[in-house]
Amino acid sequence: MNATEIKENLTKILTEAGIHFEQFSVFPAAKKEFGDFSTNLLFKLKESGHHTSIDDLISLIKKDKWFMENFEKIEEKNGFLNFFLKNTLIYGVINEILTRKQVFGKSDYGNNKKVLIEFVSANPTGPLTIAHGRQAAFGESLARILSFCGWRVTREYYLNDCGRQMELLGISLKCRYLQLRGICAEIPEDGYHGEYLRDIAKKLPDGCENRDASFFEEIAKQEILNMIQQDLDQFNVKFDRYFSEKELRSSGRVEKVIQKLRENSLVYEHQGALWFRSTLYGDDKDRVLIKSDGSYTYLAPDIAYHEDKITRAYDLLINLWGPDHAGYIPRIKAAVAAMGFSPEKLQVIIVQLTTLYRGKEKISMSTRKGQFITLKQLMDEVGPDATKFFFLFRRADSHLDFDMELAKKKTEENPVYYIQYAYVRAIHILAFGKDRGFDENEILHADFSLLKEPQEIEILKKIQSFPVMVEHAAKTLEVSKIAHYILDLAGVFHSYYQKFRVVDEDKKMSCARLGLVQCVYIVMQNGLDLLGISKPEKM
RNA sequence: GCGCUUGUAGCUCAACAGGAUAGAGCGUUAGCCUCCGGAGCUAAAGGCUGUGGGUUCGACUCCCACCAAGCGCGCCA
Repeated sequence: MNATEIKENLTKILTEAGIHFEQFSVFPAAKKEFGDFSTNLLFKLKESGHHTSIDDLISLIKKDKWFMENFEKIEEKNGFLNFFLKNTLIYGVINEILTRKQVFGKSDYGNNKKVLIEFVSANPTGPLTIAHGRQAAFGESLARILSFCGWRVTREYYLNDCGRQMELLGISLKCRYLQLRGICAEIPEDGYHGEYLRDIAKKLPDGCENRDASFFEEIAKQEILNMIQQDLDQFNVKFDRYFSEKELRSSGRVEKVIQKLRENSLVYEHQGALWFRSTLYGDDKDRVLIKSDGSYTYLAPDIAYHEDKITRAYDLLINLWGPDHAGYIPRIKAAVAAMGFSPEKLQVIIVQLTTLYRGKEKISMSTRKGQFITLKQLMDEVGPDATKFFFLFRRADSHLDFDMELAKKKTEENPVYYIQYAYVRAIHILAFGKDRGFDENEILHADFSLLKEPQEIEILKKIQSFPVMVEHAAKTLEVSKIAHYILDLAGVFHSYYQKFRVVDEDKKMSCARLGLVQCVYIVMQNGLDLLGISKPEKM
């Protein structure tokens, strides 16, 4: 039973009464006294000029078989229609969860459509930063959620493995190498000054002094890419593909795409450069594709990359970008539109920055001097799961304050431990029950209608709403909803545990309660999986 | 100067397409351990949702103006 079902049936009744009306919503009730679901139908009907009396409508509903079968009570209050589910229906969810287990909540909402999520895409010029980490956590979780909801998901990393930054990287590594051998060499000011290049230089054999910068560039790229992949691995973030800009360029795709734009009169020459008429598609100004020195801007291969994505026939493209790229959205949307792809099918999610704190103290980061806390350092200190959780608890478009002291605390202040404790607690109760001779079959066939305590009903309603919540997270592309849900569930469960004993002398009641605990266990498991957070067996 | 994002309890955050008395956790205060793990629970205090207008049955949510913070505004990537 969910809101959509109720809406469908209401619409049906209205249609039968000769009223074609769908501009209303059905939503979970705000409070217990309002029942389980509410609708604003009465307001909306009035608003749009339908003169149906409340009494008429209610009597229509009360004549309907479906509503009579499913609801205890349907009443009007403050202009809302409130629906009270029959309790027997609430218990049905237990059997559903116990049989569906890890696929409980799974849906075909995505209709098997293809979606590509491009994220992290950090230049292979240094270790991943915490900004990349937040993107990685978000992208991984979003991929899991969409896939759970019936999308076919590809995770892709766009690798900027050529261009000026890579050249500088090569030069910087060569300097480090020469320095190690006592040769005076100074890294350019806009080069890379981080310690990691010194470490890479140490691994190189003697006799490379006269190799050119491109030799060092290749070494640096490979080493750093390895480092990045190790970090992602430790963070439990997987990519299906690393899309190399270098290969894209050498394949001639960039030229082709520019040719295509040229054929459609979407480019023009001005002051020796080639411009893309992005203003035709809503951008503030036209953008340069080929500079007057003949080289490409960043945009040119990026358009080719997006054209490649489009030809791979995705129904939806999702890009996760940092806030510094927000201004870039109109031009890439323009490019996508110019390729004949509907720009709404490209969704760019801006993942805001994270500020690190130790308690009250803000940790200052300076990328220029190579002094910043890397994702790896953060993971090593706080742990990958806690790190992920803190990243995912906040909405992507909000700035995040990350308190490392708090994240490390193994106390009630830390939501990660609060959740993990609830999970482990469920495991313990189930193990205890098994120990006392309750087996799975017995639990599955327990009389769940014994669960009448308000706290039990509350847990039931909470776990029942899991599928709707997941679908909503998928629709809005908001991962944080899952994190909040799990925290809520942990809360009602802790509270229940404190007040009631699950396993005791009353066999029937123990069975029913063990079933409930197992449901909580399964739902938490599914939720944690969607976040990409590992599940502890003990703490 | 222009554009984008954000502004909700002391702190960190929720509030589903505009719904009913704006909710959680932490912190504070007062309580709870012979018992399935107290890394937990119960309760109290805490709010003019940045400010001022507007739209309507109803606004944290939509519109306008202003204030504050962050980020953008290259033939950089």
